[in-house]
Amino acid sequence: MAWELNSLSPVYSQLADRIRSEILKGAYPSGEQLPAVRILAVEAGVNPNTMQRALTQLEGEGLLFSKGTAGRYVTEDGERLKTARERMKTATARRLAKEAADAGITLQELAQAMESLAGTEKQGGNEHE
Amino acid sequence: MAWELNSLSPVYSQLADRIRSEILKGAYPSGEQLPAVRILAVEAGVNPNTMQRALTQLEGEGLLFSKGTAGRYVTEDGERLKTARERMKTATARRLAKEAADAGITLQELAQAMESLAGTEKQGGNEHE
Amino acid sequence: MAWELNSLSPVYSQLADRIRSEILKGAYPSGEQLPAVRILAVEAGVNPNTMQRALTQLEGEGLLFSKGTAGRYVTEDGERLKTARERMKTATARRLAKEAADAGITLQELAQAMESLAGTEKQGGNEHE
Amino acid sequence: MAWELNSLSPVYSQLADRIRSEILKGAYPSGEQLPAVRILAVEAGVNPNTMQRALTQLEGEGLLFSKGTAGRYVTEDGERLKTARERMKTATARRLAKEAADAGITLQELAQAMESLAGTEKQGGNEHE
DNA sequence: GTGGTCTAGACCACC
DNA sequence: GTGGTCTAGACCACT
Repeated sequence: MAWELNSLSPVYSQLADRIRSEILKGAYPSGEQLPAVRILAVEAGVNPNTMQRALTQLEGEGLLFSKGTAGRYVTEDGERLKTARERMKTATARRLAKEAADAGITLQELAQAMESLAGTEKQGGNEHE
Repeated sequence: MAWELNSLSPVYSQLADRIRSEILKGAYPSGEQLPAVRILAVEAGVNPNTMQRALTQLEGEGLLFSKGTAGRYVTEDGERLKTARERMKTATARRLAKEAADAGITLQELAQAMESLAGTEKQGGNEHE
Repeated sequence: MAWELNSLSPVYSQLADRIRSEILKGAYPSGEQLPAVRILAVEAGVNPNTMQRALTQLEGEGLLFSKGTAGRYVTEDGERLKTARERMKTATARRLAKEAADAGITLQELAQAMESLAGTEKQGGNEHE
Repeated sequence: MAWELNSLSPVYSQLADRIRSEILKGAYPSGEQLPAVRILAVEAGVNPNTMQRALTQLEGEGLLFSKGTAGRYVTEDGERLKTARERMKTATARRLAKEAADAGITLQELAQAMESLAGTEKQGGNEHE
């Protein structure tokens, strides 16, 4: 519920982005089996076909592989995961840099914000990695 | 077009955020009259009441004021605009810093991204306008 | 437009109260002719019959008298006006005293408020008397 | 019953005034849960949205707070209640002082009225409760 | 069943 | 035509 019409990219692509991000954050550890398509579909509130397409894309990227009827698994190819992580990181970095520039935020101000954030975080939950 | 369910905050609030941002970016210069509520509403694809609520909030923040039946105007209080701008900048900086931290992006990587962006921008288009 | 359902007393009575108050405040000086019933009725947004009843009541109180078809006039009996004014004053005083008591306002506080009000009023318009 | 068009201020504002007054009079003790919006709305004979707006305003004033879906409660901040009470008292005092001035009532006459009222009240009912 | 949000449509007062 | 208010009715999330 909330996928309809983000309007910038097709829903299946948004789903793929989201799941890719979760995989790379380690939500589904390497070698782990993913929930069934139908489960993921109802969780996301989309049509199973749409979810299927998202997963197919991630398979194409080599992040997932399918064991026939035995379910879908996260790749065990550490190298692949690593490069995917890096690619996502640089993409995110580019986006953030752009947003900062748009808002007239300098690197110094960002540095300050990250520092003060680090102070707040002290021992807060670090849910990824 | 594109408001439906970003799901994190109510629509009127998202509208307020967007318009606030536009005002602070100077899209509606100080003292300028805003389009009528209903116009803004159809542009945003929402009910006039919802847009009204967003504008009312901005009025409460002192960014807009209503000349009774003669339209709504951007405040001429330069000081107010300035502090609002600063507040928005720090809020955005905080958000970006958090996103960066979540994605495991270091300040160095951000710096790099901003630099390469600056290079690209030389004669690039300014798509927020 | 605002008479409907004040719910405590009938509309004609509210009208009479209002007009009586205006007369005693001098809005219609002694001997002056009142606007026609129909005019007053449309001004007040009520049925002419209702307005008629209100005026009849004021006639009964001796504040107005009717010159047949030649219109309605404020009484010229100064004594009558004076006593009516006094009666209204004491009634209002009673009501205010009650409101003050209900709100837990002491006489001292009222005195203070009246003083500060007097300070504000300096040379403001004194529309009655 | 009896809200329609007192004509001076919007209904939601009149509602807020009335409920604020009741809260400050102790009709809803500190920490007490208020009746549901819809209940209050039907009691007042207005649309739930209008009542909602009135309550939202009181929330903004800090007199009420909402426990999400678990109902609305009177603030437990005694200090806040106290200052709100004082503010209302002075506002009422100002209004009464103005009414008295408009009617040409002197402080002495008010004092007299309050005394005679006190005499009457000895064993009179306390109708606000 | 509660608070909150949103829509659709209406009416008013002001120029 | 503009801002402002109000109604009627719906939907959602939370519990």
